[in-house]
Amino acid sequence: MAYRSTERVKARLSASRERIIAAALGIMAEHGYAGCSVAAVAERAGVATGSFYRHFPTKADLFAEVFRTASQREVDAVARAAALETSTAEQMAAVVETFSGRALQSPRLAYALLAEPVDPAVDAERLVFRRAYAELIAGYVAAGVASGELPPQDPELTATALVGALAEAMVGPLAAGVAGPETIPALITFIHRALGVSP
Amino acid sequence: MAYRSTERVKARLSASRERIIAAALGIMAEHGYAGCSVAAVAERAGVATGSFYRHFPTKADLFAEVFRTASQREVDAVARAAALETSTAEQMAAVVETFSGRALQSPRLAYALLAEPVDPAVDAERLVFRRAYAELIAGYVAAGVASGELPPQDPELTATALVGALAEAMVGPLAAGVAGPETIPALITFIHRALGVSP
DNA sequence: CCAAGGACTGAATGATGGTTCAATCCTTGG
DNA sequence: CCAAGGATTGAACCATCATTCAGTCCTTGG
Repeated sequence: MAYRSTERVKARLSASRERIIAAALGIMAEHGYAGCSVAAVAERAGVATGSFYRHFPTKADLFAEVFRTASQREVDAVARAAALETSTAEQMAAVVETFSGRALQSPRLAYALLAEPVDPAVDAERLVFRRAYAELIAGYVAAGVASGELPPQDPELTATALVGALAEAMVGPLAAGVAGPETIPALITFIHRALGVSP
Repeated sequence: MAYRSTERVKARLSASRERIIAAALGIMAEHGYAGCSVAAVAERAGVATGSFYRHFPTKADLFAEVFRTASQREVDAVARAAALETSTAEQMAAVVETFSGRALQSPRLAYALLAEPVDPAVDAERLVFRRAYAELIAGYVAAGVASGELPPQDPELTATALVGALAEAMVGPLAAGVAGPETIPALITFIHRALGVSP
């Protein structure tokens, strides 16, 4: 026995893996999923295309992970912003502002995560993303109903519908590159009304 | 000059074209967009794959037309149902019931039209579909605002958000194959609240 | 320094499926 | 019935990438 991969090598492998993920995210943010060929990702990560397969069994596996990571980051940011508020109305306003603000900050990435045509296998990960948002929102809605701030309703259905509303309302502005200044306040008003927040 | 295509031939060509569109729609309804290779569509239409290209310059052109046609049929059905009602609240209830009812009747087709991964060129047609719904709804919302049945709001934004909410709320049930019996009434309640219909 | 064996390379492979085209069949006006 | 020329065929073509692999480079323990 003359060679046995050691810590140093393992660290380098792990660094390559991270670079590949970062490269995929970078290309997505610049050119969308469409620009993410394995060759392009590998080149940007500084590895040969063949080496890519030392780290991920298939391209779909990489992008499942990329979507999961990026989505989690978004959901976490939204959750963190909402957690600073106390009333359901304020929490939901924070959700909308954070979600929309971040999406408009990285429109190409947001479009890829939300709506760009992707592999069916990667698309499945998108459902997870949307469900994560829905569950976050459902928690706030349920709390609002329990406290009496909101009228009785099915928090799951409300949350799902609101996620759809948010995503749909952002697709237009994301394609255009900008949102009118009144879009986000109007969206907050809409969502408050949809929740039954008393005016 | 010895051959000049005549009415009879033109009619046959046009019939082939229609059969191709119908075949594409049929395969979409049975196996989704994923099952729609040019070869499969041509075979079902009873023409050779090569003949397909006498009728459409590319596959994307066919499906743009298929999506446009199918979408228009859906929008028309929804518009017809809503036109029978008088108040905005009833009109919107008709929209939700018709939209959801038809989607659940042909879940595979509805999924393909709404959410299945497709060519980017075909995906663009989907935006048209959603915008058509949004415009239909925006008309009703604007009328409701004008008559005072609804509080002041931007009909376009409300309509866009509602289309997103409707679509998102249907994707789960479409994947599952059925919707719980309370889903549609709950969705109507949600949408009434979102519009500001007074209870 | 050495031999073992894992890591790395990138050109070749292969699968998919849209698109083309040379050959053939039909239709038409004469 | 004929010649002209459009319609039809479906097998071949081709472009695109994801994936593989034989050869090479590096790292390791001795």
